[in-house]
Amino acid sequence: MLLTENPVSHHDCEACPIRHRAVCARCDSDELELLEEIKYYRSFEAGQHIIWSGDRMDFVGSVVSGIATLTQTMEDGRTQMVGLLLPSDFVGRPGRNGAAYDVVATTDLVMCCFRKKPFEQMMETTPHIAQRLLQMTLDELDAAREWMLVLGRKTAREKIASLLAIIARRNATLHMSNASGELSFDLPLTREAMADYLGLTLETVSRQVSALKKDGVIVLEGKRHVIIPDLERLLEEAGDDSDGGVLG
Amino acid sequence: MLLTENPVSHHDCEACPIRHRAVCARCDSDELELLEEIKYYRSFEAGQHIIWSGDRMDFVGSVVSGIATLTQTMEDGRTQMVGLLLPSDFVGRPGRNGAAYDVVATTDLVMCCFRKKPFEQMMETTPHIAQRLLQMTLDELDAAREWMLVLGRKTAREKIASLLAIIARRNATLHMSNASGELSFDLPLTREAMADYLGLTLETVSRQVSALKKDGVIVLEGKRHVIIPDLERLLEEAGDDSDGGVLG
DNA sequence: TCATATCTTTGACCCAGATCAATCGCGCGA
DNA sequence: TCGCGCGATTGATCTGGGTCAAAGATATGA
Repeated sequence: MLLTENPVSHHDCEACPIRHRAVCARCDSDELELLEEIKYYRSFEAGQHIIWSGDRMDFVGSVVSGIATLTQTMEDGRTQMVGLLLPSDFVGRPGRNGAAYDVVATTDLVMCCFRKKPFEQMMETTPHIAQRLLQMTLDELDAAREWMLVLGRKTAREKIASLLAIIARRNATLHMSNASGELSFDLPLTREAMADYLGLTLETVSRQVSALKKDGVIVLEGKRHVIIPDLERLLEEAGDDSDGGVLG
Repeated sequence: MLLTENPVSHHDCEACPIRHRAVCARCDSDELELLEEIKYYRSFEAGQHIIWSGDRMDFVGSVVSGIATLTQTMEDGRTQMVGLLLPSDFVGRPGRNGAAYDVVATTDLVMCCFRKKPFEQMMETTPHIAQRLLQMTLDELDAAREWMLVLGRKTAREKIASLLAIIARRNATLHMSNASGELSFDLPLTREAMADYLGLTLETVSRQVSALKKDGVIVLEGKRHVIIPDLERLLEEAGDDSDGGVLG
C-alpha cells in the first residue's frame, strides 16, 4: 500500500490521452511547457487512499487513467459518495489547504499531479487554465445537482436505473459508440460503492439490480458486466425526461 | 406577475451592497465601468418565477437583495431544491443557452443582470471576473456536496437541524454577529420549501420542527422566527462534526 | 486441493417517514 | 366583522427500504 512514484516522470503532454479534456485542455504549447515543469505522475493501486479528508494538500491534479471516488463520512460511519472521478477529472481545490473529502482509487489509477503553490500562481497568470477549470467546475456542479434530485426524490429502483444510465452514457461518449441501440460496460463499482453513491444499503442495491434484471431492463454477464438492451427503457425506469433536452 | 424594470437602472457599483462578495468582487474601477455598461436591474415579487427551466437565457446576474430558490421538477411533480440563492449569489451559466432549473423568488427580490453575450466576452478578456466566478462556483460545489450527504444519509431530524444550522450560519456571517452564543433569524422558507430542500414531505418537516422545539433545541416565536439558544447543541443534532474544522 | 476472504444474494422482520385526512389559525379583503 | 385561503399542525395508517442473519459465488494463495 505504498505510493509508487512513476518512473516515467515526464510524459509528453501533447501525446497525453486526456490532453483535450483535462484542466490543460485550452493551453497552448507554451503554457504546456510551463505546466510540464511543475507536474509529476503518481500511480495508485485499487483500494488505495489517494487523499485523506482533513489532510494538508500540497498538490492538485488530473486523473489520467482509472477511477476514483470522492466520499464524505460521518463520525458514526455513515458514508456518502459525493463524486466519481474518471479520466480527465480534476482533483483538489486551488486556494484551500485542507482536503475536504476522502479520495480513494477504486481501480489502479494514474494521476498527473501539479505542485499546488506554483499551480495557483499559474492560475493567476494563465487565464486558459482558470477558464477551463471554471467550465469543468460548472459541469460538476450541474452533475451534483442532478445527483441531488436522485438522492432526494427518487425511489431505490429509479436510483439504480439512474446510476446505470449515467455510467452507460459516460462510457458511450468516451468510446464514441452511437448513443442508441445496445450498450454494454463493466460496472466500475462494488455493490457497496453503488450504495454509497445512491444513499442506499448494499442489500437494497442488490435486490433492485436483481429486479431490473428479472424485468429485462438490464442483462448481466457475471456480476459486473452490464448490457443495456434498450436505453430508452432504462431512462424511463430512471424517471428521467425521455427526450433529454440538449441545452447547448 | 409582470416583470418590472427598476426605474433606477444605473446604481453606482462602488456603493453596491454586494460589491465585495459578488462576481464583480475582484474587479477594479475600470472593470466596473465596463460592467456598468452591460448591466441593468430587475425586481421580482415574492413567488414570481425569475427563470423557467428550459427557457432560453439572455442574461446572467447577481442577487442584490432577497432570496430565491433553484429547483428541479420531475414529470410527475416530485421536486427537489438544488440551490438557495442569497444576496451576492450568481445566477445563470455562461457558455450555455438554456436554463437547467427553475429559479423562483421566495421574497421580493432585486437582481443585477448582465446581458449574457457581452458578459461572456468580458469573461474572456477580464480574468478577475472568471477568477471570482471560479471561486464562487467551487464554494457552491462544496455546498452541494455537503447537501448530498444530508440528502443521502441523514435522518429527518438531522436534516432539519442541518438546514437550520446552515441558515443560522449564513445569517451570522452576513450580520457579523459572534458565531457562538444565542442566534436568531427569520426562516425564509415555507414548510413546503424546506421539504423540497431536504427531500422530505412537509408533514415530516412540521413534525420534526415541533420535536426540536419540544426538546428545547430551538425556540419558535410565531411560525417563522427561530431562536437558537445553543448552536453547539444544534450542530450535534445535525450530526455534524462538532469542532467544524477550518480548512483555510 | 482446500481454506480463507471478499463480494453478492436472499429471506424475515421492523420502523422511519410517506400518505391520507381532518383541523387549526392567522392575515386580508369585502 | 365575517369568510376565505393559505400555511401549518396533528393524527391514523401504510409501506419502501433498512436491519439482522444466513448462505451462495468467486477468487486467491498455501
